[in-house]
Amino acid sequence: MKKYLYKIFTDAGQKLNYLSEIYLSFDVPKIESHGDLSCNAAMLLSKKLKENPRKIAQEIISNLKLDNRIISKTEIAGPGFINFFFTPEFVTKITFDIISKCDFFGKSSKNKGKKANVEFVSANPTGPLTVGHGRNAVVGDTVANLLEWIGYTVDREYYFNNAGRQMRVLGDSVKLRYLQLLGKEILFPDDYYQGDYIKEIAKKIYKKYGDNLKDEQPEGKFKEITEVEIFEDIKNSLKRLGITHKIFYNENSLYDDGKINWLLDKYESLELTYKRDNATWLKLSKLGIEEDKVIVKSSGEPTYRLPDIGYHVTKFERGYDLIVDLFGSDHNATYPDVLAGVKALGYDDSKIKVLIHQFVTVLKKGEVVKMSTRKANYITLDELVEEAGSDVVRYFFNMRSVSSHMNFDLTLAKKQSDENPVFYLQYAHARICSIIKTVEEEKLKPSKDNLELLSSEEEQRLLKKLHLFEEEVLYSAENFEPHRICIYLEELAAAFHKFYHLHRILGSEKKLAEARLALAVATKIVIKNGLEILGVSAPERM
RNA sequence: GCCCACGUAGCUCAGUUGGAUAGAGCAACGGUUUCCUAAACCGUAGGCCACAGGUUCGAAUCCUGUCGUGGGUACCA
Repeated sequence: MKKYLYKIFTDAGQKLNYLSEIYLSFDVPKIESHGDLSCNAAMLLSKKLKENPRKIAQEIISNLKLDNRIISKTEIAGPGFINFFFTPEFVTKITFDIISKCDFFGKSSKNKGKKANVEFVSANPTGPLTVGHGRNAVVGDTVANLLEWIGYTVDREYYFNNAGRQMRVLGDSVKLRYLQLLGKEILFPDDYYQGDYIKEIAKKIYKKYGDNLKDEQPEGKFKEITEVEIFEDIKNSLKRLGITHKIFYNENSLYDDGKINWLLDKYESLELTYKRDNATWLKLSKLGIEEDKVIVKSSGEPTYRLPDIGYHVTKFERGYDLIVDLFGSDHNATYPDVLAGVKALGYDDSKIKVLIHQFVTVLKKGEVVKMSTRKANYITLDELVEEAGSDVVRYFFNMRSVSSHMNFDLTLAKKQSDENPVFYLQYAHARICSIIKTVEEEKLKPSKDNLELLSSEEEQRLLKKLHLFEEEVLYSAENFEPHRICIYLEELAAAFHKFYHLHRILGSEKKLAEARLALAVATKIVIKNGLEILGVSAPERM
């Protein structure tokens, strides 16, 4: 529908030059009586042309060559909106389009041939994934899905670091638990990893090695085994949500292949570094950042900034057209340094899209659960998935905009009731499947021949909603906003239920029944496709 | 102190480059089933869009300030 109007306006633009001076857009009005699509061009132009917007609107309309088989009515309304009403016959053709595209309806080849990298989760293997990681994981995977739907080839990537102090403490935590198992009286420091999983790993090691490792350094076998164990857990947790990363990128490899030294040399030759207090500083103040920052500590060890920059350089070198990073808000101070550092090397930082999601507050029985990995006072992602199910977890994390703080009410998520919107969608899908089955027993087949019979209010509304899916996917993907798909689907399901409630398929005259059946099939396709983007299942019965 | 995000119905949240009368779900109250799934549908009620200024034809949306919430502000990541 929009496409048609764009074309008509472009044609009219040959006579009305001023149309090319504004950003032409068509919106679905909030109020149905305002038409199917509305254009505010006249109001945008009134300032430039110093003319009454309603007068301009009149001039625009009289220059549009509208096909009355497609547009039934135009009007000038309010301060100068131009409203367009489409003919019911044109609207019913939507069904045909959806059924013929089927699983592909909503997909576009707009970015065909382009490569995208979506980096998400990226938690270091120091413990099980928590609820907070869950939001990151689900949103990241869904953003990747969306990009695939608009044509990108997407690599899902996980960046981690298994060196450094954090991991040493981890290895040592396991060793202490191990020594405790051997019967030694050892004080376990407060700032060590307190979680039960540490004890579990220690137990496993004890089972396998007995007391043979009592003199082993914590950085050796203990760290090694612990890392493997925890990473297996993390991968399994993600798998339960249907998430698989293609690439696991280890920070260490940046040292091994000389990237870090290369970077340092590069910055030095660009005269962007200096020494102070025995540390190496990067002149970020020359790159649009407020203060300079340390990139190599006085101990000789780089800070996280240097490998982070090096890592992003590899993403450019690996030929990605779009680079998406998804972080929790606790990282919001770090990425500007990285972007500036990358840009200084001559890379196009506009290819990098940094998404910051806000924190998740977990409520249990109405009370806030405070979280700390170190203290092991947290709810794991596994617990969440186990209690609520993968579909609910994915839907909950997807249904809020990334920038909003969200409450995850565990007590509510566990309730498999109508307080859970995901069931509303799944129910609509199951209902349609059931209808199709029942109706087919009556020897009715969905037919595209008499679609013009779908002329009732509810049918027309449903059709228009279905039509918007393609646009909605494109918009969600380009703006990295998975939650829009949830909102869309809920509205679609509501439109379907209303249709279902008032109009029968079985018992209607054959031609009408077959047209309605086609409409139901089209709805089923769109719900299924939408849920697929979200990574939520579309059950055939409930 | 400074930086980032947020503040919309009782609760959880939408609100598309600034658009017409601010929306949904849940909770509350009332109604609908001899009929393809009632996990549904219909109706009622619920608002100073945190507050105060500014920008303009027009602001929940943009700018400034105040208050509140979360996060950050290391030679931790």
